[in-house]
Amino acid sequence: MATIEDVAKLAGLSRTTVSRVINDQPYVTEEKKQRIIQAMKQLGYVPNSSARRLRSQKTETIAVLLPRVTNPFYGNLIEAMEERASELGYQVIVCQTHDSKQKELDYLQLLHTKQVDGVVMTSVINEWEEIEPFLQSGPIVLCNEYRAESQVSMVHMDHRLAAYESTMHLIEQGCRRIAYVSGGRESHVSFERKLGFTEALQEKAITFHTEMVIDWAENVQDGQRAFYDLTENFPEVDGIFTGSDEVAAGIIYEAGQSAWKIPGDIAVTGFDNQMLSLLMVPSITTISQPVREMAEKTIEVLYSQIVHKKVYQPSRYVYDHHLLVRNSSKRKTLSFQ
Amino acid sequence: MATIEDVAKLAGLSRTTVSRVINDQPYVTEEKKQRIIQAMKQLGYVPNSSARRLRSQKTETIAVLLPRVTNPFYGNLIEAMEERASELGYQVIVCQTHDSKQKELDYLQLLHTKQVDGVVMTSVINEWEEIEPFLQSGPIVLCNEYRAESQVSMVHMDHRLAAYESTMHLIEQGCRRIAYVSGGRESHVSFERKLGFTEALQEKAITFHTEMVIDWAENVQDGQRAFYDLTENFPEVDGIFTGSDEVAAGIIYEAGQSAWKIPGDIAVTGFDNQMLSLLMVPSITTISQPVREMAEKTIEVLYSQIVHKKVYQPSRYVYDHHLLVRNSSKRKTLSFQ
DNA sequence: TTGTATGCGTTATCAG
DNA sequence: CTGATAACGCATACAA
Repeated sequence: MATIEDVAKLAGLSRTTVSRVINDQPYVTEEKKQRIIQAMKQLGYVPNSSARRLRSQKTETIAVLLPRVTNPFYGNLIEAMEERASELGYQVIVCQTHDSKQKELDYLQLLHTKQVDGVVMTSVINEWEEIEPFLQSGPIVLCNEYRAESQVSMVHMDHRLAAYESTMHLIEQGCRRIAYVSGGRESHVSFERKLGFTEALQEKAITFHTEMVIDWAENVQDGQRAFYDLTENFPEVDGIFTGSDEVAAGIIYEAGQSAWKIPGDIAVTGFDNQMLSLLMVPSITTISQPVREMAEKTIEVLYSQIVHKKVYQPSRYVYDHHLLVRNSSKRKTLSFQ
Repeated sequence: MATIEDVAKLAGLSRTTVSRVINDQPYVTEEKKQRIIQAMKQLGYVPNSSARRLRSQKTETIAVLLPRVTNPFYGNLIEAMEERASELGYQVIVCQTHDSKQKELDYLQLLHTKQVDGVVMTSVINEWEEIEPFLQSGPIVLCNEYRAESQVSMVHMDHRLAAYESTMHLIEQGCRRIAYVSGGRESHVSFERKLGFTEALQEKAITFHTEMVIDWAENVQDGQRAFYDLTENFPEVDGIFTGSDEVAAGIIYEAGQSAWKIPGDIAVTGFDNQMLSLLMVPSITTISQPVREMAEKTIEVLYSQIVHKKVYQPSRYVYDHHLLVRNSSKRKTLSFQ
């Protein structure tokens, strides 16, 4: 493997001059420049990136923490992030936490050991006190997830309002005994969503059936299980708010195998507007998030924090959502209220 | 940021000794060891990974090249790869090529510039002659994709046979005018599949309608377009072989919006056994691939090639598939043959 | 416009 | 068992 030294020798010049043309800096004659370029070609020279990293204290790499890539929401997020990062000349390391506190901390170590210049967290498992110290090693930006108390930049949408609108829609469709089915860990996001859910119920003076809350449903299989749990234990259920299109799809699939009609007997809403929500029969009422915009903004914010180290000005961007009403919830409103 | 030097000073010892305890090498008194550990803690010392890389010529990082993360097949692949790599102490860089030759080459440069120790390619866009030179910079392993002529390790399944079985199944269901709808670029994989498709037709003396070949369909939207192209131009079509569950889902979705019945009028098969194929109505007949096993084997092969640099023995692993017959193709066999 | 010298933080070699 | 010293490959102050 040729080094800068080899190139310099072959061109009959010094390492410095070679370095100058590599980083195209000024002050180098066109003639010598060509001589060096020629030599580089001849030797198949490529700058060694480990050496550059050590010397320049930059890695041009960022880590993106997420639960798992195959969760379509996070998949979409990292897809867009990688594209934007690539445009800015950055590499992206995938860090799947699988909702493990330990793995989350392990991956944050990448920041500490200078393997990455910055970190994006799309979910937060540990208490914030565990995370905060890592901010001294480099910038962290929260995307999707948020923490009110923390001094970091955040990019997300208003999950409380989204859940509120979705729930209100179920109520308007005549639902009165609504189950709340959401995903794993207790994140700020799910906290906010449940807040919106209960606000809507309260506003319409509808009872919040705490027995009808399921907090372990994240994917299609969970949705299938949730359907049985709910219909067996609470046959009076007439509406289900879910935290993801996958869970909603699982419910709808199992309903299809049973005598329950959707939306007739039970109206269902999903979240995220995945392709799946459009393809299911019935199609799923859901909340669309501007995933790509949020992902790109996140990378841009992180990028600018990496570049302007000094100016540590945490910023916050809140994006709009849209309620997409589809067939899984659309039914004749009972003449009730 | 504390360095090894700081730790040495604080402990009143030399860098060498500190280095020894970091890499727990023998020959260091328990007492001094403790003294050093104490000092490291006190300073919050963490070894600088850039320096280690430069010194050891290892990055403990691999690059995984794929078209896009949100294609569920590749998403599943990289999910499993990241997990296995993580177990082996390796980081994974996501490299989305978007089927661009240039991006593929750009990402391969990571190997050349020593930013990664090895590369996994799950698709190959460029001619093999373009790729081959990179083998001199480090190991490359092909997963899913394969190249008969090349001297690299490969992990994949028999796409020819899978397509053959799938097509044969359509024929057994009474299909006689079968369309072939597959994805973008001309890969070896798609070549093999088409081979299996034509073999099945030939064996049953059924005409291969080359007009009924679509080669640009990769996702749900494409499937939707393909449905219209096909049914408008060839209303006699009675079977469709597709290269992915997404495309099949798009077709089924559009059929649902029209007067066409699936599988009654047209039988459809997908590929990959995504969750989607089970959830669609009708559920999609498809080919299941042992994605996780292939992904893990790929990482293990790459790992061993990284570790045992010298022994460059390209290996090849072929995995089994399964035809899963579901409703999208199941129909009363016409009393025909 | 070009070159010299130095250091980024580690680890390996070799001498003590 | 321990430590001084030399790389690893590059970029940058400083000198010329």
